[in-house]
Amino acid sequence: MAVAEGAGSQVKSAVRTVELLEFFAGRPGMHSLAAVQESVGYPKSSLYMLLRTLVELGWIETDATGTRYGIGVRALLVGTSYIDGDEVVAAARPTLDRLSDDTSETIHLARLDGTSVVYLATRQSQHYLRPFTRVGRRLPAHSTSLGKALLATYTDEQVRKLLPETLEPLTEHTHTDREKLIEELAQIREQGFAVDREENTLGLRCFGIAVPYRTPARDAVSCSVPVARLTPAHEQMIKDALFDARDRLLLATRRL
Amino acid sequence: MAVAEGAGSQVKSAVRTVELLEFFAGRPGMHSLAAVQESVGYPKSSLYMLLRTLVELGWIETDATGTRYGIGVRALLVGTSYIDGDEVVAAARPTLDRLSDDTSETIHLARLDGTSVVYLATRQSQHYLRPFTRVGRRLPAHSTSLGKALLATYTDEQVRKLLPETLEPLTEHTHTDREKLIEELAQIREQGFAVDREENTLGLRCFGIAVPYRTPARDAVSCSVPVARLTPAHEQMIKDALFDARDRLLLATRRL
DNA sequence: GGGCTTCGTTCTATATACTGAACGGCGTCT
DNA sequence: AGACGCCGTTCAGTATATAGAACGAAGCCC
Repeated sequence: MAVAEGAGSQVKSAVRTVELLEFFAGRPGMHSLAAVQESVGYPKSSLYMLLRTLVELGWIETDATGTRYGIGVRALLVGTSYIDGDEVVAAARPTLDRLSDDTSETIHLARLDGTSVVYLATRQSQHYLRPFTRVGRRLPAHSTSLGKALLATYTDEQVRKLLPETLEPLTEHTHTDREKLIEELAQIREQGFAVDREENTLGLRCFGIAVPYRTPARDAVSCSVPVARLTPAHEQMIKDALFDARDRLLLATRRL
Repeated sequence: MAVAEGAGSQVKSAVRTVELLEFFAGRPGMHSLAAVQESVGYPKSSLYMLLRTLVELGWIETDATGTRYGIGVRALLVGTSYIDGDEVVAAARPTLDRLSDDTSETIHLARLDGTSVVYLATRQSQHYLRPFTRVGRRLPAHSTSLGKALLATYTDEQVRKLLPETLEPLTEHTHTDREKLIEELAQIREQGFAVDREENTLGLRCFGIAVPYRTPARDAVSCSVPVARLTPAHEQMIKDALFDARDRLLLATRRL
């Protein structure tokens, strides 16, 4: 899960601390010491001390017996603060509201982190049929319109370095070949936006556009529509609204 | 900020790691090494290694120069996973939706953590005039209806152990005397719900009720209303809806 | 019911992370 | 321009966290 960078001397306990937190985040629910040990591979005794420390600090919680561990409340505050402190998210707020009003569909603002995109802000569609989303959620870049729009601002060579040759499929429509994806990126650069045709979630088509306030781009906005509700006219309207939103966001972030 | 529990040997780097994360969470924006050092008090060189490690892992980010630090994207995922994995939050979803529909006001589900309450879920009022809220936000227990409803499920003696003698005022209406608060808690036990009369935010009155699926209670729901919109009839309707929501939540969480 | 496995916890030598001082680069003040 | 002060970075001795094994307590099988 976590990419261990091949860098020089790191503080071992710090690495383990965040790896542990990421482990618990990735597997909600309570886990025994042995189960955690199995997954992370640290010696039992070392793990034991670490867990005890984190429990005392409230970052990990135990059940009543004290032998099963899960993520703690303290972790919650830190995560959300990333959003609070981000100038781009703050500057994007009115644009996202506007985009949500214009399209009446679910809107996402996301950031590329490694090979994933992370949702930074969402505007939920008020329709009964709507995609499930949550700020902080991570999705593979190669299967989302957001990710593809962002990858298209990288050179082909950079993309080859970033992504593995074969990509993990999420639905039957996911493109799993990196070179095929790179061909698609060229097309995305031409038309200015990316489309996800049920590559990430069956029944959902997404339109994504990068916000190039820096190069390569870091953030993108998207609009997700259930295919059941999509008409050519609606699609055109969404694309227009996205281009408009992109321009507004560029303006709002030009000083960042 | 972080309450250093007086327990036995802890893993120093782990403690510092989460303390650092909490520092960055508490002060959004970028900070120089010296500024961080000033705040947390660790030796410069120790801090330097820790920061470098966390930057490599993506939990802390640097600006272009590499000398100013801020919270990183990686922290975001872990925080939100606490919500995702929580059975109470999951079970409460339909009840919160219903409460939001019934009252048309802002709804909160929160959990007591030390002397603070932490928002676990919110339903925003669709009115133009609405309180600012965010999941993960922490507020003092003594100044909120949520916190007071929860504290009322503790004994007076437990409350005395938990809270300091004088409480920090947030507005001119905040009760700052612990013994006065304890008197109010007795009244809350009688009537079954708590009220915050602009003690936390000027112009905002909140009604809170504990969900006693365990004793003492851990979670509470509240409804926040701008005083400008509050009439006796509206207030009665809100209280009824809260009692109803409490009963539903008890039912939904009886197996947890 | 006894022995066996499994799991959490404690113990102690050893590897290693921490610290305080020294270094070097940069901006600034006179 | 020169010197000072500030800040990030490196270095080496020492305090300390780590890891493997031993311990103790449940639960399980026969």
